[in-house]
Amino acid sequence: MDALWMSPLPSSTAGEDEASAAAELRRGPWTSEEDAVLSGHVAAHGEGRWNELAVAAGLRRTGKSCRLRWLNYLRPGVRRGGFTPREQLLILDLHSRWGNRWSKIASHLPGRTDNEVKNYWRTRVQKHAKQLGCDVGSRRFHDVVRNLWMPRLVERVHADDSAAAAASQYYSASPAPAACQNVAAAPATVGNCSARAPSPDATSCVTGSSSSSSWEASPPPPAQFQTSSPPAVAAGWAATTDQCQQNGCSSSATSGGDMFDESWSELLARANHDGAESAGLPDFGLGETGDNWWSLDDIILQQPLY
DNA sequence: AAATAATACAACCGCCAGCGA
DNA sequence: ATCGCTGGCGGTTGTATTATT
Repeated sequence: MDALWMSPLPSSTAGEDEASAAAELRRGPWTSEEDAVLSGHVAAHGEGRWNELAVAAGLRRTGKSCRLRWLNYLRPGVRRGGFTPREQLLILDLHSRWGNRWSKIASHLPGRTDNEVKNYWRTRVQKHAKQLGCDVGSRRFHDVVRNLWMPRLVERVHADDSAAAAASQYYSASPAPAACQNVAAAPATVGNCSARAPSPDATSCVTGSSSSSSWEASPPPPAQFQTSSPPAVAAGWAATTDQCQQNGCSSSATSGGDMFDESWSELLARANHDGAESAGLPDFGLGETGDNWWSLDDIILQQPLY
């Protein structure tokens, strides 16, 4: 697989030490052996000084590459797999506030990296914009997100909370499914996997050898994403669910990680047929970009997020 | 079953800011 | 003051995987 990418570049002739050293740098996917070396070295000596670390560990990688590999993949607690509806909601909301500040957004998603958030935005969100034939920064897309996508996510989160409540009662009397047992030690405040009913997300809650250390190191999620919704929030979600149904959203949750397996054109057609104005859908038109077009504050909570 | 397209994700690159010599 | 090093960040690319024809 890595024959092309991983093989060292052709070595230089004698007397070209610097060029030779540079030529021996490896690029491309990391091997499990390299991962083990890097993890072991970080465990023994700590993070930082990545250039020195790369040399000391005997890795033919740049310090930058080592740092990236550690932060995005090897670091204990890094979570992989599809984003939960909660996380998707949070990304949409925070992006509306901060734009492409991926690192800042990721800091509010425990275990997620800026790279993952960025990839999510580019693959999922921009895909939907493309389906709509508009730009992610356009007013049209912002309106769709605000009036269709986010309410649907809220609906899904609400459903998951209900399922979690039922599951927690069930699992209190029976062993947790294997997929979630490895995160049993994670604080219950993180609502993505713990105490949830089995779901596709459950299999990808936490990877890596350690599942607890960075949960503790990560910043806590916003209060409304920690445990079951407080009554006021739940009421807001219920109201939003009604709005969502008016908009024509299906009440059935999609099976995958993405909320919109259904085509945008169908959703829009249904929403507009049902009465776009009454449902809060504006007359769509391509508009200019702007900041903070939508927000969970407006759509759900009527109170500050943070 | 094979070919092709679409998607997801890992990794690299360039730029910039902070910091110490 | 400035120079070099380091780390952080956002953008982009390349590849593996999955879905579709």
